[in-house]
Amino acid sequence: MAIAKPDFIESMAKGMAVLESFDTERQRLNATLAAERAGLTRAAARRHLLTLSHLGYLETDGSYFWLSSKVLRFSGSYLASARLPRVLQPTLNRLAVQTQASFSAVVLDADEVVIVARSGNDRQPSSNDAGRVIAYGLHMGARLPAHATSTGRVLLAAKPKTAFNAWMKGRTLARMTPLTVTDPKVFRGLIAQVRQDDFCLSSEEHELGVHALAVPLRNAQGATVAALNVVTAPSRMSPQAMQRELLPYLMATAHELRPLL
Amino acid sequence: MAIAKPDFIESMAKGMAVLESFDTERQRLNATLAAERAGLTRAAARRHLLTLSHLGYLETDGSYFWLSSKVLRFSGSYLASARLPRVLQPTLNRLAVQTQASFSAVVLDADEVVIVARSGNDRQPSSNDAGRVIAYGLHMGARLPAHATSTGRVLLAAKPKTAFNAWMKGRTLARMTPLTVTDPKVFRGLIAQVRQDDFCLSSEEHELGVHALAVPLRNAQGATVAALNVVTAPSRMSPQAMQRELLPYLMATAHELRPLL
DNA sequence: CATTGTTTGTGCGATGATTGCACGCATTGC
DNA sequence: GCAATGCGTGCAATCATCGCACAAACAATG
Repeated sequence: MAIAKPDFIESMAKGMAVLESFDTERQRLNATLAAERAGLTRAAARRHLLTLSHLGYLETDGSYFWLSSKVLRFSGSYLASARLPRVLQPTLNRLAVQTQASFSAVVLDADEVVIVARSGNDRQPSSNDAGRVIAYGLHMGARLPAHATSTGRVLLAAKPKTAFNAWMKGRTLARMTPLTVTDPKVFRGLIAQVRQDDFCLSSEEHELGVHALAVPLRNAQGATVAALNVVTAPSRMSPQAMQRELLPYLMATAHELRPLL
Repeated sequence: MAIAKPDFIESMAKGMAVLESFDTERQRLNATLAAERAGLTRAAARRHLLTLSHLGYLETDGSYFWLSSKVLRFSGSYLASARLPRVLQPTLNRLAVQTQASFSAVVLDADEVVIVARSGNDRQPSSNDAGRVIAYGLHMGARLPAHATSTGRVLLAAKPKTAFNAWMKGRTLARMTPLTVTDPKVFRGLIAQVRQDDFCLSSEEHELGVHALAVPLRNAQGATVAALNVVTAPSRMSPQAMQRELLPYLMATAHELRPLL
C-alpha cells in the first residue's frame, strides 16, 4: 500500500468504527471489547472511546461505555433534511389510524434494510390494557437483514438483474427463524416471484409470530426508492387475509406517494 | 498549550464537528461552508467530508454533501439499547391512541431538549383527509431550545438551584415567537412556579399555534430523568382545557412509569 | 472575447498528533 | 500468597495530517 491517501482521514474512520461497534446486541463496551469489534489495538480503541465520550456521544462509568442521547442529533438532522422520511411519515401515520396496524418504510443499505419512517402501535389491540407486543425492535433507524424481510426482498427485486446477481454472489442467507429461506436457489425463485407480483409476503421468516407484506415505492420516473410494509400477527390475520385486506392500502398509498418521491 | 493530550484524538473531534455542521437549517454543505461551520480550514473540512462520504455517512454530488440514511444506524442502536426510549415508547403510543393527541418524551442536553420518544399524529383530526399539521419538526432526535419549551422548563426546574443558576449565568434567552419569555427575571419566576406546580404550561412560546403541557418523569429514587409533554393547537383546546383534560393523563402516566425508570 | 476576480481542487514538505509497545498496577482465582 | 489475567498509560518513533500555496475552473465585468 504505497499510495498516499491524503483525502482519507484514518483516525476518523477508526472513530466511526468504534461508534459503530455499539449495536443492538452489544450495547456496553470497554476498551478491549471495542478494540476487537472495531479491529483496532486496545490503546487506539480506548483513546477513541475517551474522545467520543468527551464529545458527548458516549457515556461512561470509567471502564465501560455506552451510547448517549446525543447520537440522536444525527438522525434528527437526517429526518429533518431528507426528503424521503419527511414525505412518508405523515402518510404512515394516517395509515396506522385507518387500519390499526403497524407500517414501516425502509431503504436498502448493503445487505440490510433501514427503517426511515414508522407508525402504528407495536401492540395488538385487545380488551385489556397491554395487548401482546409484536415485532420487537422496529424503531426508527433499526436495521434488519434484507433477505429475510418482505421489504428487503422488494428492494432486492427492484435491482437490475446484474446488480442482484452481484449481491447474491458468495452470500450466505442467515437463518433467522426455522421458516427463513436460506437456499440461494429457492431465494432467487422468490425474488423472481416478487418481480412478477410487485409485492412480497413474508411469513415468520424474520421473527416468529410476525407476518409482513411489502410493496415498492417508486418515484415519478419509475425508480424504486424505498419499500413500504405492514406487519401483523398470524393469530390476528392469515397471510391470505392480509393480502386481501391490506394490500389494497399499500398499493393505493404507493400510487399516491409516487408523484412526491 | 504545552501539555500533551494523548487521550484526545483531534481529527476525530474535527470529523464529528463536520458531521454536526449538518443540521436542521443547513442540510447541504460544500467544503467551504462546512469549514466555517465546523471551525476548520477548508482543506481539513474537505478531507473529513470525503472520508465521511467514503464511509457512507454522507452522500455527495462531487461538491455538495448531505447526510445519508446510514446515520440512522446510531439512533437505531441507541433506541434499542437505552432504557429510557425502550420503556417510554409503548406508553406514549398508548397515550396517543387514548387521547388523539401528540406526546413527546425528552431529555436535556446542554441548552436543548432532545426528543427520545414520540407518538401521535402531527395532524389535527378533521373531516377532510389532511388536517392541519401542528408542531413541525417534532421527530425523534429533534432538538428544541430548553427555555422556550414546556419540557425544557420542567427539566430546568428539576435541577438543583445552584446548577440552575449556573445554567442561567450569562445566558440570553432567544426569542422564538412574540410570546417567548426572554427576560431572565421573568423566566426565573416561571421556573419557580414550575417547581411549585410540578407541571409546566407553555403557550406559543416556541412556535405559534402550539400549546404544550409537560410534567417531569421521575424514577423510583425521585430523580427527574426526563420530561413528558403533550401538544395541541389553541384553536382546538384552550390552555385551561388542556390542563383540565390532559394533565391527569400526564400525571397518571408519570406515576405509572415511576417504578420503571 | 479578453480580463479580472472569485471559488475550488490538491501536491508537498514540515510538524506534531497518533501509535503500539511495554511496563506497572489492580484485580481475580487458585 | 502467588500466579495470571486484565487494564491504564508514559514514551519515543513515525507517519498521518495540516495548511499553505499554486493551478485550474468558473463567474463576472468591461
